[in-house]
Amino acid sequence: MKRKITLKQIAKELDVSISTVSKALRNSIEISEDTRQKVQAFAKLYNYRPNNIALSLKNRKTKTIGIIIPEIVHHFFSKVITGIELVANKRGYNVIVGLSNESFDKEVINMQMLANGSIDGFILSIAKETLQQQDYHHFTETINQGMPIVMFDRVVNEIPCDKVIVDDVKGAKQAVEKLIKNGCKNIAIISTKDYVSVGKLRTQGYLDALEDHKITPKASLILKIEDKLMSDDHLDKLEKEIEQLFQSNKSIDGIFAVNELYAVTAIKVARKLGLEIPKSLQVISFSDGVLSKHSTPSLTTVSQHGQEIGEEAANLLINRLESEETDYNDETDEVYETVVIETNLIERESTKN
Amino acid sequence: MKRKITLKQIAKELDVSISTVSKALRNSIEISEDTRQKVQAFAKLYNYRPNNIALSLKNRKTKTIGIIIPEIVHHFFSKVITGIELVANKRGYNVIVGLSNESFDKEVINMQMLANGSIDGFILSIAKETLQQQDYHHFTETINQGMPIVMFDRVVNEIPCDKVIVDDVKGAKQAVEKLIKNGCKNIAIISTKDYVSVGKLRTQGYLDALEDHKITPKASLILKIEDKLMSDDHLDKLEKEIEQLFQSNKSIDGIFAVNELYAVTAIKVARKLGLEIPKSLQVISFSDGVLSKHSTPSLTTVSQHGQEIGEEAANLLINRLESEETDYNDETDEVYETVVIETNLIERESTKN
DNA sequence: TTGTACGCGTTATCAA
DNA sequence: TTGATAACGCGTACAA
Repeated sequence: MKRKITLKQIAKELDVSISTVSKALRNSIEISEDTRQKVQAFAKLYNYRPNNIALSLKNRKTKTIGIIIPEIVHHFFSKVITGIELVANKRGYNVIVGLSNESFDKEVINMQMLANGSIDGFILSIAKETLQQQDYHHFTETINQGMPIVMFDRVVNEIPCDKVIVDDVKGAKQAVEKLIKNGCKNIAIISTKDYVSVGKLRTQGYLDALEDHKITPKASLILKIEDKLMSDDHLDKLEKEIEQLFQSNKSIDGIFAVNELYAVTAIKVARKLGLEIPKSLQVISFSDGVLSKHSTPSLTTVSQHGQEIGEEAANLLINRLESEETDYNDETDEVYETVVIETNLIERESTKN
Repeated sequence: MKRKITLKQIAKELDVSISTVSKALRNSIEISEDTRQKVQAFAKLYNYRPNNIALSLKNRKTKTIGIIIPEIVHHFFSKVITGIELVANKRGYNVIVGLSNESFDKEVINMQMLANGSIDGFILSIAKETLQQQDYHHFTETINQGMPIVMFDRVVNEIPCDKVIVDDVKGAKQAVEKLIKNGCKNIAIISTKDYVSVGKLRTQGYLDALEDHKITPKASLILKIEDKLMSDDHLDKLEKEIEQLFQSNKSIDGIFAVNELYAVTAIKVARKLGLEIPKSLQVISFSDGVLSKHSTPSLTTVSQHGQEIGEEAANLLINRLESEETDYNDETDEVYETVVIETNLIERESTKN
């Protein structure tokens, strides 16, 4: 078991200086053709590769992006990671992942671990608990230390950083309009509590659509779920709440759900109650996942384009990292971008065509 | 925008030496109470944190684990990551993720990038293309360089490393036995081509179960899918192949699928053909995903325990990393472990109780 | 054409 | 009690 070989060892072996080896390997014209060949052959033989850590220390950059997300077992987030990884690798960066598990503390700890030199910048989506507590000091701190952040999906406006979001309001509005156009008269929304920014925005879109069509929203048609991490217990509760919604609003003929799980659960409950889909109940959900596509009936969805979001976020971050290199003017008011990814409606079986 | 503060800067500011600062911060008794306090106060004020990269360089270990998986948009793999991350963090490690996208080249490149000092060891599941080509030199090379690997799920025996697998043969056998016990007379299997190790093993389990019950396997009941990455095209093809299976074997009353997608697709096709589930067709699938749980009917599955696999893999790797520290006896024949995670059958609606 | 010296941020050892 | 120095691995400006 031989350890990885270093410049020093090559130098010793070939009885030249370290810098000669270094230069030879980088094809410097300072070095004679002869020694260059000798060194390169030897290096190839021993499969020499420069040590990343040493380079990071020297260059004061790691070429690594830190990702902090609430959970990874979630199609949206894993698609985002796919997107990030794709452009990161293409542009010579690695990706290191931390999971907050929706917890404020874990988010803070994870960020601290990574911020101490392990990475050049963050791409993150905020934990629910953090959104609830509205304590964002860890974001401002890392930004103040010169480490850029790009937020996606769950963002807060007061933090000065680049952001990538989908137009939740618009996407929701379009979905609800589709339901209205399809003849739904009593459209319910299954959303999350308002502290989850996307839940709030999608609810807003729902209300906007109703208003545009002169439909008075009814409080009883608006269900806001306390969206903890999904346990089986919680799932039971979800079903009960949805059943309650149907029971007390017998005339519901349209459901707009802010995520896939709510939608399939609603369909399950609706069927149990004897509703046919899409004949007597039409359903649209925000989503990017597999459930929509493969469950029966398949779900009409507002696509969130997770991978695209990831790609965009990675490009924003890397652009900023690489512009910093040349731009030493720290005192300019930095201008941050918010990129809005367009959603679009993917029609499947849960709505009438 | 202040950069992260370093020992050197603190030293200069307080007009002491770097080593004094270092010691003071680590509460060395060598340093007077007085200066210790002074230094610590200053450090806290400026939120000093030791630079990870410098520590990595010095300690010759990074306290990070490299994960290489074929894709992340896949519940099994993301559960595994969750498990790895869980114990890694608990034991003071970070996790860096590379995606092979089922490609041999990307697998090799990703491993090279990370093996150059960025990580202490790998946890990985082999890309399909690699399995097909049977070219494993990149694994042996990294192992020879003293970097331990733990493989999970898709493993190859010839590589000397720790492994975590589920007992695919046994899990499959149990599933098929359940179908037999439930009265199925004509059980088909939907599997992958044999170069995917798990596909092969699960097919073996299927055959074992039949044999144990004196049922002669029929070639026409064994469908082996060319399992490329899932595109929409591919999905169409999958449906056609499955439809073909049903058409040429009208008496099929049981399906064992090696993954969730095959199972739900089979159900979809079966329904189109007028079969009722579970009355005239019972289905069991290997899986750890959401489709099983939330589709209608929900699927009876052989649970793979992805998170547990991840936890086990992380523990194996970290144990090895930390035993290496004390154990300088490189010449002992190293003994590698293969941990088998027990599967279990989760009964849902796609089988008779 | 080659080698020396320095610095990236830390810690450990040894000297003062 | 404090400080100087070396080392981790690399690249580069400068000296030989």
